[in-house]
Amino acid sequence: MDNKKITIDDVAKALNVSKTTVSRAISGKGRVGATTRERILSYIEEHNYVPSAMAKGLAQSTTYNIGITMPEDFALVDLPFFQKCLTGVCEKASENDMDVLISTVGITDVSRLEKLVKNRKVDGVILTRTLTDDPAEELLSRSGLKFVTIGTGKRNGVVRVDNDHEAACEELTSNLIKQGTKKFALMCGNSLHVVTKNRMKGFINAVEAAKIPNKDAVIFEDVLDKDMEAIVEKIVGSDTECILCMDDAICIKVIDSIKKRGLKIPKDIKVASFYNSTVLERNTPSVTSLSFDATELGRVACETLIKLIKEESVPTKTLLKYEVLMKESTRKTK
Amino acid sequence: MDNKKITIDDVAKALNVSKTTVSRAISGKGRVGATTRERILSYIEEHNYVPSAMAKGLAQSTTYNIGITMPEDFALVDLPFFQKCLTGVCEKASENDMDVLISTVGITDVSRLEKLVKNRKVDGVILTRTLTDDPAEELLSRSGLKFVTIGTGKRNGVVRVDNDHEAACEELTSNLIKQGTKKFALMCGNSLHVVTKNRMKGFINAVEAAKIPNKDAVIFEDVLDKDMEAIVEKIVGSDTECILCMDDAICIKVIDSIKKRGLKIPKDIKVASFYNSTVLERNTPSVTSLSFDATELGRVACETLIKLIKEESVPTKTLLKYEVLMKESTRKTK
DNA sequence: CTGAAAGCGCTTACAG
DNA sequence: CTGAAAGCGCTTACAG
Repeated sequence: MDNKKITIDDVAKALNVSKTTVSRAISGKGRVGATTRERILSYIEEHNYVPSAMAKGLAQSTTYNIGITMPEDFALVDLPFFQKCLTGVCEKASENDMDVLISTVGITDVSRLEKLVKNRKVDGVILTRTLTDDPAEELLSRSGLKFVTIGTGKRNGVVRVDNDHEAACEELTSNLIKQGTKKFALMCGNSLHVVTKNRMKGFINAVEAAKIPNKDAVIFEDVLDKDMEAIVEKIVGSDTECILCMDDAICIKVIDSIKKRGLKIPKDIKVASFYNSTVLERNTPSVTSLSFDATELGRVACETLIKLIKEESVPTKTLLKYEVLMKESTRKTK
Repeated sequence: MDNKKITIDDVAKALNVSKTTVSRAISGKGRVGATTRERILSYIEEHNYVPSAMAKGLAQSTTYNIGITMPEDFALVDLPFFQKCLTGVCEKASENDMDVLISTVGITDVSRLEKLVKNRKVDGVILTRTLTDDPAEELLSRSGLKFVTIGTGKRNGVVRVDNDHEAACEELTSNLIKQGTKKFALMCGNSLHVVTKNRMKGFINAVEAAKIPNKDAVIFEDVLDKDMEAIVEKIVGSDTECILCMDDAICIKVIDSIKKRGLKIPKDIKVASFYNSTVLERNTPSVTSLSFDATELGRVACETLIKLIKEESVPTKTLLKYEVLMKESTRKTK
């Protein structure tokens, strides 16, 4: 079937034309006689010729590859976030005849990514997670390579695509306030992640807009698994009406801890999450949360990167839609 | 920092040697005077020269890339299986100075993979899922490209790496039998997946070894979500002592369904899963299951592929270890 | 130990 | 509309 690899030279000779002409017929650049083109195209079709991506790349100094980083520590939760992103990215890449190449990055170790960049194996990269001071972002900025970041960071001049966490958190919180809830406890995630700050901001916006006294909200930063029990203990002993969890991983633990105490949600205390997941979906009671589309995030990031590579203009920041899902876990109980 | 790209020619000229010598100093192939080598290496270090992967690839007709397929339908469950595999693969690839390139594949649509192969963008590929009649496997076999398959299939001459599902299922089932359980209901997954057959085989081995009458085991094939309730209804109405679920997705639904009926696990009925997951881990009661290491699977698959690429000999089939985790959900109740 | 030269498989001014 | 030739940045016989 795939006997030997056939090259542009083979088809040129077989057809008694020059490689130049073959190349032009394929790429569509430059004029080629209609009949000549036909002959070439059909020969190619028939003999199943596909140009070598490497040779083409070398000649054009392009790789037709984009890189995507995979955080080494992703597995903190089974958030299928990265995988969905990846799916979206692959989809768009493939539509544009590009391939996607994975590079792992640690919190501080970006050596693999660095090599990829210097290797010139990619035309651009997508960063799937942003830290407050992100070494990967720093590396890419310096390198001059095109890149887009998923998530929000503080570095200037970086093209970003993100869920609108801030607006989403604000809306969810406002909904709860309108419903009569006033005393919140906010369980925050890793403060190294920029998203944590955005969520916090959204929450604070809502609280301030509603003129809720400061002392009514209690905020726990960098909540760790090992402190979970103590924190929940403290909360349920106070007059807190609703626990807001920054993500599904935290939320699951909070729920477990509450159940363990024999308390009922939402009767004894309400719970909501600033991030959705299937684990949350199958919980009883169903839990109020924010829902984002990670696949779409991947798609948009990839589209943006490709435009960037083609030197087309792109918005510096693209914020995506979200949904607020009000469920059982925050139902009014009286 | 990264001003302009420097090439092998630049360093050759700067050092007044030939490109040949530079190339040899870098690759270590061919003799080079010790002092010359030193000069070259230190110049390179200092000027931060990294050879172009494409040019190198073209010259050697190698890509230093391996491809890995990502099933488009992975999201059936949030099994982090693929992601863990990917992590293992990236780890080993990186140790060998190779990069990994993703290609999505559908159940029947392998056009993307096909393009990758004909493009010559990869030196080999890892298939992360095998169907009974796998078009991807078929495509790769024909292409002559090196590849290794994760999972078990029926096609001959394919190099495979897999969890030892059969042995694992047999051991788990035997354990339960020894414990006195005799009447099982087996909830099977998609019969297009080869793993389903292997699990079935393991189960049957155990049952036959124990000489349990055939009629004592009831097997439900291709269990679908929509039939779940009816099936569980039927089972709990019978004298079944234990429900064996082929994977965690099925198991979760079975557990939900049992709970919904107000029945207690393991008092009223026992439950076990032939596949582990974090979702199962956080269940109360803890559930008996098989535990496999997907990251290791990725690592071994990648190592095997790289050996294959280097024309080293590899075993046709590598089976990995597993653990049987006996938990609450199958505890003897009397 | 070291180099000149051809080659990997394409693209793209330049010329006609 | 079409070609000869140089070039992309490496490697590798071949010769010395």
